[in-house]
Amino acid sequence: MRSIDLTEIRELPLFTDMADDNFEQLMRGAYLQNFPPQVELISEGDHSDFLHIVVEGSVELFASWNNRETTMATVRPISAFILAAALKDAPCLMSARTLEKAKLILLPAVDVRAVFEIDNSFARAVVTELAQCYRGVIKSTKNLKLRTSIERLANQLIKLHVRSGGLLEFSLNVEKKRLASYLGMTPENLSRAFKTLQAYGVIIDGQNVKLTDIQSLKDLAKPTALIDDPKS
Amino acid sequence: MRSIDLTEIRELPLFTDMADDNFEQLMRGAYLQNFPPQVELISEGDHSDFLHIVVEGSVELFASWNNRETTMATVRPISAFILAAALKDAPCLMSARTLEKAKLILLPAVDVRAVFEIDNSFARAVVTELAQCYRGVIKSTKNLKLRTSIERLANQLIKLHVRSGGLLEFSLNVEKKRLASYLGMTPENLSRAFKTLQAYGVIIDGQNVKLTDIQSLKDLAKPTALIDDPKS
DNA sequence: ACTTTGGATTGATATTTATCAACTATTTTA
DNA sequence: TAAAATAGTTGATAAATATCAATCCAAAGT
Repeated sequence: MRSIDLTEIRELPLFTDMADDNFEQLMRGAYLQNFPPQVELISEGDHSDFLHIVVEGSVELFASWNNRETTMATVRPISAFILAAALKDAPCLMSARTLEKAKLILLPAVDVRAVFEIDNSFARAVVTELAQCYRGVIKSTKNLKLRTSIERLANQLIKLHVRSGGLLEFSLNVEKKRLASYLGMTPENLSRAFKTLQAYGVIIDGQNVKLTDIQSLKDLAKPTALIDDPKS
Repeated sequence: MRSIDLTEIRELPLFTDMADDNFEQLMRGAYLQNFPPQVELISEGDHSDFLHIVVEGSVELFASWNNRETTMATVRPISAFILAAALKDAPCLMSARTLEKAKLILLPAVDVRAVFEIDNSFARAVVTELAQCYRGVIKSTKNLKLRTSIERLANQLIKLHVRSGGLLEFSLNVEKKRLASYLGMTPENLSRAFKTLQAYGVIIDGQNVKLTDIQSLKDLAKPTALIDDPKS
């Protein structure tokens, strides 16, 4: 599907090093699609036929069991998701839904696998991407197992602060109930955790956060690169 | 280091498809080492100089933060660990210690990276391995976030039952305190969880487990391929 | 502008899980 | 083999977290 601005996609780490004609082949079968909010793009257990790339908007990855549901991640532009399942042609372990109006590129998984077989640079880029994802989930497991919910929240705020470029005021950028689920707690618990963090200089107004005493928040949160650094 | 029996290693999925001379090159720099129990092989944060392969015995991967510690996985023969860190030359996110007397092959990470660059089959095998690891951790996160500790224990017992080939009597094969930590609970809590499971036909004697009512245990555990199947 | 809907907060309570301490059983070691 | 160390269990209690219900608030739709 022509008419997509592919330059941004081309510059994704996953695709930068691959041969031009392989990139062409991959994009020939691509769909650009607009979705309204709250559309379930993938259901857990599906064999997804596409590698998904979020171009605009945001997508929630979540998982369910026994009528319980938990947010696993929020995917924002520009990044791919369900790479592992698409490559291995395995059932997706997570569901995906749009959180807001979103624009996605869908790359047929068969094409991705075909190019993966012939393009060695792409294969190596996939390793880098998967290694990053793997390490990300390991960090997240450590976060869950080693920290209380208040500590997780404190570290999440510091992470957002760093991501904002060091601003003392920034937005959560997600609904609180999703943040709660992501952090492994209930909305009620999150609400109380925010109250507890007032004593550490955290001021909440809707999704807006102000940090008035970073040092005391850090003393509580004890962030470490081995859990909280998205790179590394 | 010659004198290692390399046939088993050669048959690891990671190495089966790679060119003979590349495998040779990789093994030329390999060390075969014996370790006593309770030796810390890797400390979290280290830049490991070796890809580790467990040939005999078992190794615990664990992580620490703020004086707390949690078991992340137990590695048994024959499998590799810290592949992601070795490939990316990144700091290890987990520590590793021998649980019992163990025999390991240490492959210099520089060699692994060098062969990764030139051997395309190896690069693709690494993708398969990392995808498997990634999906494993995702399942583990779902397990942690969606289930109570009793449900996790029940599913763990069913997993061991399946792994044993369907036997109704099998061994935990780990100390209970490590199982507890792996499942994200305290030893006291595990002890009580076992007691609770008596009502579901679970009989514990030391590390020996007997299941007398699989059906009721399954009704409680509700195992699903998307969390509990090690393949898939 | 009003109503509806769903998110967020708060209080009361229940459940789950952790902690602490005492004790028992098992292993290890001298 | 005895002593010491460590693992495991049990009971009592505390802390963390979830649930339920009521209410408040804000966004979305009519």
